[in-house]
Amino acid sequence: MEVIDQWVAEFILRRQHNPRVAPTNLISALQLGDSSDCIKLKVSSVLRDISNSLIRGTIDEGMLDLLEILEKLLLQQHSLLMESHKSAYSWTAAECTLRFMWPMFASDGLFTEALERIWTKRIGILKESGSDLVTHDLLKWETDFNKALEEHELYQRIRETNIRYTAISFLTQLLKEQWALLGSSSLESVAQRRFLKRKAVNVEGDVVDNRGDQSAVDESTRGLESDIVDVINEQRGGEDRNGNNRENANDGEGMECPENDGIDNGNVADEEHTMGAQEQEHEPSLDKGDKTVARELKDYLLEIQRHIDPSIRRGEEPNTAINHSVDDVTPQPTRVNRTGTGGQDHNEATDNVNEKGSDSKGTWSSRIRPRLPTPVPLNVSPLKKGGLAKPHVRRPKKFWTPEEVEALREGVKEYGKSWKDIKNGNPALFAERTEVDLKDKWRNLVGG
DNA sequence: GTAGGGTTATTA
DNA sequence: TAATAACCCTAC
Repeated sequence: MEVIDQWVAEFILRRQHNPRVAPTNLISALQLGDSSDCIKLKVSSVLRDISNSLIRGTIDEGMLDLLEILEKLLLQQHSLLMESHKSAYSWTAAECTLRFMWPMFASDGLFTEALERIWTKRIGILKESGSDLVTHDLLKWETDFNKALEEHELYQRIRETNIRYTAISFLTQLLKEQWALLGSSSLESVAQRRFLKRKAVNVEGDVVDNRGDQSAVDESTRGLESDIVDVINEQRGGEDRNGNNRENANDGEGMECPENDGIDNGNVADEEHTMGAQEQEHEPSLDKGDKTVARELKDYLLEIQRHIDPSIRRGEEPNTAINHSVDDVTPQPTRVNRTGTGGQDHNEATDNVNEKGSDSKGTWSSRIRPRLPTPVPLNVSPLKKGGLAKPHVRRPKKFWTPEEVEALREGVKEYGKSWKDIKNGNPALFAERTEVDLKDKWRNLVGG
């Protein structure tokens, strides 16, 4: 099961867009080791965290943590640090400092504290460790910030610079390059090969599908034999996937960035839709063993999702879809995740209607979009009533830490009195606070 | 989801 | 007993 662990984790990490589910939860749930594949998974996890932060628009010192962790992981892989990584770090550090330059004068104290925390301590440690993140650019920023302490004009100039935009650009570039380096996930590679294999068989058997891309079919036909060998090798031990990645990069599939997912694979999935009925009637392409593996894989995936998101109900029939046709290991968990974590109180009949969309023939067959367990509606937030369902039981009093207060101040500065956004902007720190808590604390702080 | 009034516990 | 902090309830 270890290989499947890695495949599923890798797949979820690359495809999920739901910031509610922290990739680190998934990684800790799977208890990964330090093998090459596991390090790749950890890299995926960090990239997903960075991506989620960008989606939330959060560029804070947590981002610096992630970039530092990423550097360590890449070192373990003996990979060279990319320029985009170094630049992203410099500009993110600058942006983190700029956040504390909102007062008109450097003497306010916030700026001094930020300089101490970010540049003296954090980057000081980086310098001592000989990190490649310490670049000429970074040192230039350090010099400028230190000068800005003394020179009001420079302070004002930096203060008005749009550092954030550049930081986001470099972070985005870093993500793109790193995802491309990782190539397709194992599950996607297998799904793509399986699809191309079927298509190739169709072409050879004069069941020509002119709607598809003929060159892709030719390509797949040429690479079919070696692909199958690769798949078998992967299934045996998940080793040496570099060759696959290069190959995928050549045909364009491997360059897929998860931020754009749903494009390349969406095409694959669409193509599969058009073939679905035909396959089911004339081409029972999977043997019993394949079906068992596919079913187990989906069960296991749902189990993991329950692990990281308890709102997914246990005991639903996750295999309903699979029972109709189980030859599907195409990228579906994204959809599972999006709908499965909604926490909406709706019945299954509604789910099915939605899944089929406006197409009464059900083009989005349940084979492509597995039926999802409807989350159990919570009668009470886990934060309320101290986790107890009983009424009139107060939560234990938990005093606010300085970090929480500081994050709240920052949040109000950034989002205004949008307590939900502030909470979502720092989900880890505010995990045990409700939006009302944030509002109440702010009321205390401003003396309202 | 948010605002505002109310309640409870703690401290001076 | 008043002030304060954290939490709760309810209307919008």
